[in-house]
Amino acid sequence: MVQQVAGARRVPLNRDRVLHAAVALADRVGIESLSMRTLAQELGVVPMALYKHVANKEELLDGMVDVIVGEIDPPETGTAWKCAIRQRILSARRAMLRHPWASRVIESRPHPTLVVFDYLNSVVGMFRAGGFSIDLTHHVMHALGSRVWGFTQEVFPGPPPPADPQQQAAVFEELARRYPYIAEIALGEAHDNGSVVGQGCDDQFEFEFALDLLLDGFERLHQQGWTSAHPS
Amino acid sequence: MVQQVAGARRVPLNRDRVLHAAVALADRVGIESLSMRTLAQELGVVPMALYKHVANKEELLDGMVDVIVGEIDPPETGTAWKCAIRQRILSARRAMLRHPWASRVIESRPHPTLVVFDYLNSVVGMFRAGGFSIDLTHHVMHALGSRVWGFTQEVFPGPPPPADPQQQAAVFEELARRYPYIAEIALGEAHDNGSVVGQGCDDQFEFEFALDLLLDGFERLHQQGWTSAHPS
DNA sequence: GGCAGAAGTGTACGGCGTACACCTCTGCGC
DNA sequence: GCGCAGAGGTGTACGCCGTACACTTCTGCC
Repeated sequence: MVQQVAGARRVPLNRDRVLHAAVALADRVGIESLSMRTLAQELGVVPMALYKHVANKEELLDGMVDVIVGEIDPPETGTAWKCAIRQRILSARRAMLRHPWASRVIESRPHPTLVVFDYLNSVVGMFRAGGFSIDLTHHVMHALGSRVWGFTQEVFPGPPPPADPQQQAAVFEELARRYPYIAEIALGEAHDNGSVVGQGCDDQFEFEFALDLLLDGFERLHQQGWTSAHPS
Repeated sequence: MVQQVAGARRVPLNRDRVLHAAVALADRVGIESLSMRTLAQELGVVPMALYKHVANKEELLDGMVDVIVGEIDPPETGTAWKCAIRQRILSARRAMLRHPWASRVIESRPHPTLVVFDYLNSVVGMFRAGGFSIDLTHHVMHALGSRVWGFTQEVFPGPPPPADPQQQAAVFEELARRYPYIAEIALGEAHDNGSVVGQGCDDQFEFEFALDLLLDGFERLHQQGWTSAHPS
């Protein structure tokens, strides 16, 4: 598909084109269908050609993460720390929503890249600029965990909803009997959106709920002059 | 190795033995070296024999998760919700520490098993028994996220520490120059433990710090009679 | 015009999950 | 004791994967 018509010179590959093609392909067919072979085909090239631009698949994945991290807005300056960090993380979240596979890939990387370090470093810097101690900043970054990237692993990944409505009702009854507490929650949802089995939490709300809970907690500790030497 | 001496009848495989052998093998050689082939070899059996007991590798992984979830202590009764949940989650954490691969496998499962549902249901029940509204319980479970399982994804997975101390110093200088804020934190650590590059956060402390921050936040919202209709 | 190095190719290997046809062993009804 | 069904275990084979290695081809420079 990249193959030029006869006579025209093919534009040569480079690392950047490989990375962006990989991101686009993952967006289109899912990360599990992204292989060196499918990516090569996408680029109109033989699989081994890719290895002239990335060392191996691991490095390809690292590079894809870098592309996505590059989509996160830079920090707003002149804004209060809490708001600035909130905005930044919500920007990261938008990037993750654009590339649903990205969170899984980020989780899977054994070592951070320089670009990843840059992002983390700048988030740390935002807390420090807000007057947080080194000590508190450290623990607060850990508490944020993967939420700095704008995602949370879902605890209710949800069972596959059967298409057949009658079967769906049966599943729901089984659920209600075995898992009354989970059913309660699912029902609470249903109350709002009319669906029988929840299947529709408002992910954005959940994310912001937890994020704000954490940020509020951080603020409280900061105001109290918390240090790890004198916990709580 | 399971092969009996000649004459003695081989004890037949069953799903449970397959699952426990898989857990033990993953503990020993790491999850990335666990394949249907290596597991079969471990059991003294041909790879295809496993398929008589698990439908496929996905189901094997699900079953392994079930084994680990089975190691989590049952809820203490007659204890205040906060303490009971804290204990339960720390018990889950101990299970994860015994099987370092388990968190990655849990994250990777696309659908919860019945055993997983049982655990989640009982944790939800502990909040409800503590007087939490359905609404608040719902959001609080999301906020907990993967922490119900006793783990957090590390945000600082740490660069590969070069063995050579001189090289290590060079890496550290580079780190300090490019990532001053991260270096600060690493240095703060170093102050305590004498190592040049931190590399040693107290994971248990970080986990409990974040967990308690969340539980305290939950408690506050509960006491305030928080509902999603009237946020904050 | 010739040449070095970069870019792209072709072939091949070992590993993976697993479909499918087969054998073998075990317990049960007669 | 005999025969048979079905469960448990086997062997072969397929198509995918990442990628090593040796090669051709193309490009820009002297």
